[in-house]
Amino acid sequence: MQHQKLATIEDVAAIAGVSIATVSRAINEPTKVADETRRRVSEAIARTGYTTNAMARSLRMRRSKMILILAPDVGDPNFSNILVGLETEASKRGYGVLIGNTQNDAARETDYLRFISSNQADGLILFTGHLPYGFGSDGGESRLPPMVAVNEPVSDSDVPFVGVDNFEGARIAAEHLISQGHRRIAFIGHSRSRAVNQLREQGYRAALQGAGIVVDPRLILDGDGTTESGRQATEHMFVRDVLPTAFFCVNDATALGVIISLNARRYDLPREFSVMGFDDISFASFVSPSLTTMKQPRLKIGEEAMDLLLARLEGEPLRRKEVLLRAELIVRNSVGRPRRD
Amino acid sequence: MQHQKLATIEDVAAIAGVSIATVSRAINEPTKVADETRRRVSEAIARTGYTTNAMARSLRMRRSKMILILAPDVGDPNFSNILVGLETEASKRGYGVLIGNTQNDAARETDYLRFISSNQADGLILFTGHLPYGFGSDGGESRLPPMVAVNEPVSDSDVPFVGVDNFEGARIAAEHLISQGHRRIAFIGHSRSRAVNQLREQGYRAALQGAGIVVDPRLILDGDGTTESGRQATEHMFVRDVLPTAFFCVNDATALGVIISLNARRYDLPREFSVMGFDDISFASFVSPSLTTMKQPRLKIGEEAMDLLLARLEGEPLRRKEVLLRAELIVRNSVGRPRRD
DNA sequence: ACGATCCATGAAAACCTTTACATCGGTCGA
DNA sequence: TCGACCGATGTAAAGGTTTTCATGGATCGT
Repeated sequence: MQHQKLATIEDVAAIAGVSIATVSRAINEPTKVADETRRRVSEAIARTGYTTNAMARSLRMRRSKMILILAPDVGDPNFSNILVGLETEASKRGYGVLIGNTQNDAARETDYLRFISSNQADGLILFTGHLPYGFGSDGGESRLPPMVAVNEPVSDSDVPFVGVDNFEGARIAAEHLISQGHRRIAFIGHSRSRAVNQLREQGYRAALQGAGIVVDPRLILDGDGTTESGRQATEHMFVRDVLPTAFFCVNDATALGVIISLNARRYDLPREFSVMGFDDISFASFVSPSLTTMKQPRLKIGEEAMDLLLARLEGEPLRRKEVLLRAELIVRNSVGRPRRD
Repeated sequence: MQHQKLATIEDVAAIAGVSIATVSRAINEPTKVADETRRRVSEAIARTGYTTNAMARSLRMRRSKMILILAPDVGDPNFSNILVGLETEASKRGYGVLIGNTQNDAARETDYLRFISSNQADGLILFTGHLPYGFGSDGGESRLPPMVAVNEPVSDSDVPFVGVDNFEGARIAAEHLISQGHRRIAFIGHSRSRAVNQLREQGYRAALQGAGIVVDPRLILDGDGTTESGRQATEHMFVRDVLPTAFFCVNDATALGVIISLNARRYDLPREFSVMGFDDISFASFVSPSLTTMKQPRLKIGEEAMDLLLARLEGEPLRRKEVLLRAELIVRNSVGRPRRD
């Protein structure tokens, strides 16, 4: 009962009174077939409800028109919005999108490559920040398909990356704080290892320097980008009693930690302290006070990444190795003018 | 340069010194081939790095081992968590997962069916709440593949549904409020058309009835489940000056509206009013006060739905037409004991 | 010792396209 | 008028599997 046998190209050919080759051409290269013939074929297709069998086509053409998306956590809120962009662009160009949730598990990552090596996918979008395990190193033979990284660049490789311009975004954010009158601005989220954190810190420094403010190293605090790290950094600050008027956080999760900490200490935000985030994740508008932050153009990132990948797949030479999109300042209620003291 | 020609089953056969039929059997039905032969084949496979070409296999087998997921909005936070479950279970059973973002656009929906009619997907998961446009009604011939609905049942159809037990969950939620001492409990989100709202309202009514509380119709307010509707209902309540001690909201989005409205009126929550949500969407823990709510077992819903679908695909008769999973009470800070007045 | 049975394997068909090459009638140019 | 070319179409191969059916040798029971 599964499928009542579907119409094939032969059925269409028989009805239209032509050969299967002509049917194929009528579909794929309409100019190469006479008007009258094309008409008859169209009619036959309509009558049979024919759809070309994608498997047969892929087998013959050696391309599946499918893109595999490898992500460590599909549940990540950051993921879904980029996914919409990826999917939209792919669909627009006749490609399908396959999801691979790796959970940072090497075995699962390797497993997903079966889609590549079995010709089920033509290209790869990487959210993982590294080349898939089990390729290159492992088999050795199986070559990697065209790839584009998103969310996190792939270190030590020439995989093109599409993402937000962290340096510029951070600079804009910090400039916004400065424009509100802040001069003692903390940076929460210093990191030796995370490239994203470093870029954002550089943007912060550039903004301060541009305004003639000298950076106070006691206002630069470590953080790994988690909510907990934001909380800890804030507590640390109060213990040392070197206080800023504004907190520039490496991301929204960190900012949340800062806000929680400040709220717990019964400070009135943003009157007593300003907090600025980065990312504009979904809860940013729900915290109290709602978070002023830099919005990542996630939809656009997805579209751009897919566009880049498909262009490569269709033979265009690689345009750019890195596409950086501008983050947008979203003004909400967590930033105000510093009070005079 | 695309793919340096991959090893085929023939290459393996040649190296192992057997026919391709034997190689195929060695892979798919190992018991049917002699130990020694199997060993030789395995070795040849290892040496060539052979992977079976999924396209050829699908073509021959007439099944792709792919599941298409049709969702109106892939960016919806509700979506991604269910997706993880779907994906996990599918992957465990050797299936792949294809994403179709329809944006409630009939044309896109129809478009995605090409994956079905071209044999690129064997089954369908529906987030949309209705049968895909352009099938059944339209072509007439093309039959629908096995399907399972999730998130929203498909009305007027026999598509099996996997979801949360709304009635039972709402009853538990309302009972929690009652156990805290509330007796004047409002229900925000009455709806003539939405099945989910109705079930939750019934659960609410059942709990009140069970506790011998008579439902005050003035405390039942309309709402379509949006944040704005929650805000409006609350304002409406204050205008009419018939006040509850607790608000039971049809979902978290509505609860957020209620909280915003109460916060704006400078009430101290949960001392003066309690608010209960339903769903446990991601921001629920970030609002202030953090929201006490019923958690949908989203991961489990995804797994269960995929399991049901794959079972059908593999020929098992349909087990159940509806699978309802229990929601879990998550106690946070938006519910307290009513103050005495 | 011989027919029946069984097990391991091989040959070939089928799955449905796309496309290189061949064919055929007609048109154009000289 | 004839050869060259052209445009429309058909023939057949190729793409890589799975699976039915056939084959041949070994084993078993009597």
